[in-house]
Order: sequence, then structure tokens, then C-alpha cells
Amino acid sequence: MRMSKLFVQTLRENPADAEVISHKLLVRAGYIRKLANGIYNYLPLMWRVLKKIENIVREEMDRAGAQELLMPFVQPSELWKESGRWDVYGKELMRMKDRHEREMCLGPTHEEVITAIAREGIRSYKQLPVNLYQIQSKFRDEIRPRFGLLRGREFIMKDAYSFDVDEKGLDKSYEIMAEAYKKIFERCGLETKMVQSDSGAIGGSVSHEFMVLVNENSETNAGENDVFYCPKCGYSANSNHAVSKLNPVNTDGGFEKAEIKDTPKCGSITELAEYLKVPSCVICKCLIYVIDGKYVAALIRGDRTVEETKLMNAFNGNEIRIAGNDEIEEIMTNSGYSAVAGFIGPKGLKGIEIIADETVVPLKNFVIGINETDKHLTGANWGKDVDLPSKICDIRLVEENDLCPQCSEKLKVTKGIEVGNIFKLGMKYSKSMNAVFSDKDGQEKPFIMGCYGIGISRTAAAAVERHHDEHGIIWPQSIAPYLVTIVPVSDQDEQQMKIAEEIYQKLLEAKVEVLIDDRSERAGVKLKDADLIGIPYRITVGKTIKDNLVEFKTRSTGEIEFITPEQAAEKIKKIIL
RNA sequence: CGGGAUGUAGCGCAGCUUGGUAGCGCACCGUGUUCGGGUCGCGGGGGUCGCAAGUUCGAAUCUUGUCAUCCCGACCA
Repeated sequence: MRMSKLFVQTLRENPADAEVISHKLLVRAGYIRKLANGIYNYLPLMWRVLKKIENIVREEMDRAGAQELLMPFVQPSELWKESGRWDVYGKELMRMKDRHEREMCLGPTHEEVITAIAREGIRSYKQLPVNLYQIQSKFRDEIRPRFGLLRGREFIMKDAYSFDVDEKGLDKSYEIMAEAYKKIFERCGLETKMVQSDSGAIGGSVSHEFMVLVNENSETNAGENDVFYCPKCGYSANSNHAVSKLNPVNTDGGFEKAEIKDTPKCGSITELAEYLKVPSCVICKCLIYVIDGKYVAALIRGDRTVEETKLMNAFNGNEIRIAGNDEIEEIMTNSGYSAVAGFIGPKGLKGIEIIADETVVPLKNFVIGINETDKHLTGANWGKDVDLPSKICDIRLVEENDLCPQCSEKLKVTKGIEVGNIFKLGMKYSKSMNAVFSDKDGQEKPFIMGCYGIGISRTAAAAVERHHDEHGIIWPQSIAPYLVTIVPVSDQDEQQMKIAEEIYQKLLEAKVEVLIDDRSERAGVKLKDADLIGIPYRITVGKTIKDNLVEFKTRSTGEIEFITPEQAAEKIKKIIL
């Protein structure tokens, strides 16, 4: 391709609305352009990158025995009502009506449609297992789109769905996909970590995410997920799912008897601990949450934080938020108290479920709220002064240096970009949508399903996030829009232009994806653009052509060598083999 | 949805306090110059100042409303 004809516009300055590096660079280098909030045009260079990623995904999915198909982007509400998700998916599902007032939605994911396909097309166990996938634009009306392609509303995704006879089959399908994913990301030049995760709105039991780990010290944190991992045994999990063993701490408050003490203005754990001169780990914290419209009181040790996803899952909820002051007031009134947040305790709460984190169980002679403002009960003990709730779960956020649940090594934390995930769905959809097959014994059984996603556009952005320098993008070779760019330094110099053109033709013949910067620009402009756009190899034809030498530069290493035009062409040909 | 900020040419911004009919840099067009890291000069095109209403002889500027965008929190590939 000739740069003079290529549809690309590079910018000198970063776009004002870009926050993360991948967004800035992709806009500056002319790969994407915003059309609306969270909605982007993929310009020719970007489209080439996306197609590269898609093809890697296709090859590995096909190799894993999956079959590609394409489902509609617009879906009827009926299917979503069958699965029950029409009411629980929330505003993220883009709903609309057609001219006949029929309710439709834009596909955020395709479990419903694929299940409908399976129930019509698969009648016998003999047809199983089967894995179907598609690569397509998805639409999720995100609350807050941001970070360019990393969190758009419209994005390209590969979604695959497996159907099996039984759990054992699903385990196998799941394993095959996990292996395929590892290969896919490896081929895309991305190091990923497969971590345990919460299964969220899609439902199901077991789930893993593929995370591209990003540096904590990068200027912005494009990694939106905290990943906890064990350097020793390899345990790793998203913070919304991670569990840990606790470092031993003193859980005895040391108070000699149960006594109500004045604790003026001690509404926070820090203030309370300081005032009573006790460590925060002997205080029992009580937080009020609203889960699917119902109030829940959560007890947790004072030095720990509630992980809201875990708490929500403990109640099989879909939506969780912390209660507001007016809601707390309502609970207090109903229970005959009048305390404000910070002085709430489980004792005497009416019409509200109470759950305790495991961390509060061993507490002795501890401190706890008693629903009286500016007072706390000290020296409390379970059973004697306060009842221990019957519902005891792990609802805490893991912290760095907690102990690994598998091997007790200290856990570490890092930021990650989720580029793929795999779920064991089980019968969630096949049951609700009555998708069944006849098993060996002639009995009808629901399919055992799995689903597997890869964010194609997000993977591209993650690659930029991971591979760039102060000059621009450094594409991994496998997903670069072009492999090599030829830059004649001066378009005034006939010999330079002639040699550049010769190399270009030679590489074209060898089916190399090659650019030639034939624009009538100064050297600086062309070289800056080559770096910004991030082509892996650059052949610069300059003054040294008088000695029959060109400069061969590798973008990723910065390595430069002077070789003959023939050698340069041969070198590129070798690279593609 | 809550908290904060911003909307002026394709992009980045100034002008607004103190109303007088819009400007700079990049990009674009013409021309000359320069030619291995975003040359320099001359000339040029492009904007209903987000939108609407109001105040005023007169509004980018003041008032009200509205829409959009960005950042911080609750969602997820």
C-alpha cells in the first residue's frame, strides 16, 4: 500500500477526551475515530488489525473443533423473556420497539439465540458435543463507557457456546476452550493470566477470565480489574471472586466485661479504634446494603472490606448498593432505634436479613454498635451479648499479603485487562428455555452448556496498552496492520525513490504486507509517522544507498543494521516464513 | 443516577471577568524554500461560538432552560 493513498490521518496532539494510552495512540495514529460516546469507527488500519486478530481466533477455534456461524444483531424480546433475563439484565440491554410496537433488543451476548438454535437443531445425543461460535459486533449500553476501545458500548466480540450431554462433557469442552484461548492470546503477542472469576449476569457456576496484566506504575490504570495471585502455587483470581486464608491476628479485645461506652463522634472504624485505643480488628463492623430492593446487614471485622459481588452472590442477587442515610433511618425507625451510620449493630434489627463474614466468628470481648448514636458496646461476646447470625459466609475483599487459599503463601495483587472469559453455564438456559435432546436411554434432557467470549477490539487495545513507547504503538508482528514500511528519505533523490520502489515491488510479489511512504514529506514526518503507527519493521532508503546500503530497523527492539536492499528484502521474506 | 468540569474550524486551544459582530497553533489548498527525526516564508479556504429562549440598540461574552462530552463512584468482553 502506498502511504500517499492510504486513508489515514495522524495527529500531533492527543485527543482531549482520551485518558488511557491505547485510546490516545489509536486516535493519534489514525486507527479509530469516535462517532458517539463509546462508539467508534474502525478506520482502514484498525480494520486490518482486527481482521488479523479475528483470523487467529478463527484458526484456533476451528482447530478446537468449533464451527463458525452468524446470529442476528437484533433480537426479539420473547427469547429474553423465556430465559428470564428480560427483567434482570437491566439498562445495559439496549431495548427498542419496531414499527409494530414489538419489543426488540440489540444483542449484548447470544445465549438466548444460540439456545433457540440448539433446541431446534439438536435432537439427539449423537449430535453432541457441539461448539458454535461467531464474531460480531455487540452492544451493551454501559453506564459509563470510557478508555476508548477498552470499554466501548459497541465492540467486536467472539462468542462461542458449547453443548454437551453431561457435566463431564462440559468439563472437557471447557478445557479445550481454555487451551485454545491460551494459544490465541499467545499468538496475538499477549501474555495472559487465566484467573478464577465471578460469573456475573451471564450466570452459571465456574468461570475464568483471561487477563492481560498491566503495570501498576503506568500513567493511567487501564486495567480495571484487581487480580490476586500466588507467586508460589499459581492460584489467581479476580478480586470479585478471590478467597484467602487470613493472617493470624489478635481477635480478643481484652475488655474485662460487657459495657456500653460513650464513643462521641466515632462514626468511622478509624476514629473508634483510636478513641477506644484498640486495634480495628477487634471491632465488628455492621454495614447496611440494599440487594434487589431488600435490606441486608453485613457484619465484618473492622479491618476488612466487604466485597460487594460476593455479598450479592450470598443472596443470589442481581443488584447491590450500600444503603443511604435515609434508608438507614427507615430501618432504625422500624426497629425502634434512632442511630446514624457508624453506630449500627445487628441486635434488635427488625425486618432485615443479617449475614456475617467468617472474620467476625472468632471475635472475643469485642466492640460493636448497638444502634445508639455516640455509643458502642465493648467487651461483647457472641451468644452472651449479641447473637451470631446463622448465615456466615466469606464476603470479604482479599487484600495483598493475605495467605493463598491453596498453599498459604502471601498473595500479591496486580491490575488486569479482561480480554476473554469462559463460563460453565450448565443448564441455566437450556432449562429455562426448554432446550432438550434425547439421551441414550431415550429420555429428554436439557443441554449442558458453556459459553466463551473474547473481546476482539479490546484485545487490540490491550495490545497497544502493553506494547508501546513514547513514540507510538509497537504492534506484535502477528496483529500488525502491515509487516514492513519502506521509507525513502527524500523524494527528491531519484536513486532513493527507485530503490525503495524496487524493494516495494519485490515484497509485494512475495505477498508481504508492505507500506511504502511515497508522500512528498520531509524525512522527520515520515519517520515519526512510521513509529507512531507502529509497523514492526522499517526499511529506510537514505544517503547510504550510494554504498548500496539501506537501514533495517526493528521497531520493538530499536535494533538498526545497514544491509543491501537485496538482503533487506530477503530478511523480510524469511520473517514471514 | 449521584458528585465535579467542559462545549468556539477536522484536531489542540485563547477570547467570556469588563457585551461592540471571532482569533492562535496543527491539519488543509496555492506558491517558494528546505531535505535522515513533525523545515521556514508568503498567500488562501473553512466556524449559525452545542442548541433554544430571554435581557439589550447590539450576545461567543450576561440570565434561564436544554442537549452533548469528559473525570470520580455503582456495570462488564
